Amino acid sequence: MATININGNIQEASCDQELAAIKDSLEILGGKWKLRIMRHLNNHVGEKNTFKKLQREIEGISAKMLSKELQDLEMNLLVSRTVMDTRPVTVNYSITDYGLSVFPVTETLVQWGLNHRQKIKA
Amino acid sequence: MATININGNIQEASCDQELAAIKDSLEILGGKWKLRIMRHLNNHVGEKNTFKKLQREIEGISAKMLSKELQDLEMNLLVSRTVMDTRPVTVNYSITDYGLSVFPVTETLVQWGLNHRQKIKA
DNA sequence: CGGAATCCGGCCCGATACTG
DNA sequence: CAGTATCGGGCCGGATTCCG
Repeated sequence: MATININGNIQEASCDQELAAIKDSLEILGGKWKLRIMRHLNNHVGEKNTFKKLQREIEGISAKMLSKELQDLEMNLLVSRTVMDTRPVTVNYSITDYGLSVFPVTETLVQWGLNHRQKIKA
Repeated sequence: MATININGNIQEASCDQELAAIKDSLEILGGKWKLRIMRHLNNHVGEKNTFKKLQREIEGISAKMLSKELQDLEMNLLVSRTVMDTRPVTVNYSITDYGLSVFPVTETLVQWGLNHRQKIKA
């Protein structure tokens, strides 16, 4: 099916798959808060990152957004959620090993973004 | 100014710059059409990529969005615009050398996205 | 042909109030 | 403490129409 090469049809076909993959990536990297949360968790690994602590330390985030974004990240296996049986209950969030895999990707975004800012202002 | 290291303040400070750089990158990679346009232009380099040809070949895009996105890309030096003095006038778009620099970045997004899809469905 | 102008719906996100 | 419910604004993007 991918053998017809007459007019560059192969590139167009694979292009769709690649665009879908990019979309998947951007859905996680693209929001306003997901990367902030991931980076914060990574900078505070080893601490008890409770919901309230995160809300205090991640400047400007509302409880609603923090809750929603943490659920998204957990569904994507990037963040783990642990209910501690304290009184009253606290919940501890931490980045997963798999979650660390986003940082090489974000690093390329950082480098390109920095370079682009130079390019544009020149 | 970045020497105060008591509570991890350095990471937080540089974090802001990096998040700004990421935001810059995502503003270009993030929209619905910019990457499709860039990739299409790259797959059809050497052809006369007129506005109408792009609108025909980039499936689903409206004139309004194509116009707007091309302007954005041109302002960011990623795409060049050439008015041909035909009658009636046609305009030719092509990707710039600098524009090619986005593809290494998108490639990391493709790889992570493909891997993530595997990870999630497992 | 290559746009610009306008209207409009959906969704992301913030503010506020409430629950177990 | 750890969320959920509700309301609403803003912006992205689609459909349509008009201009040089």
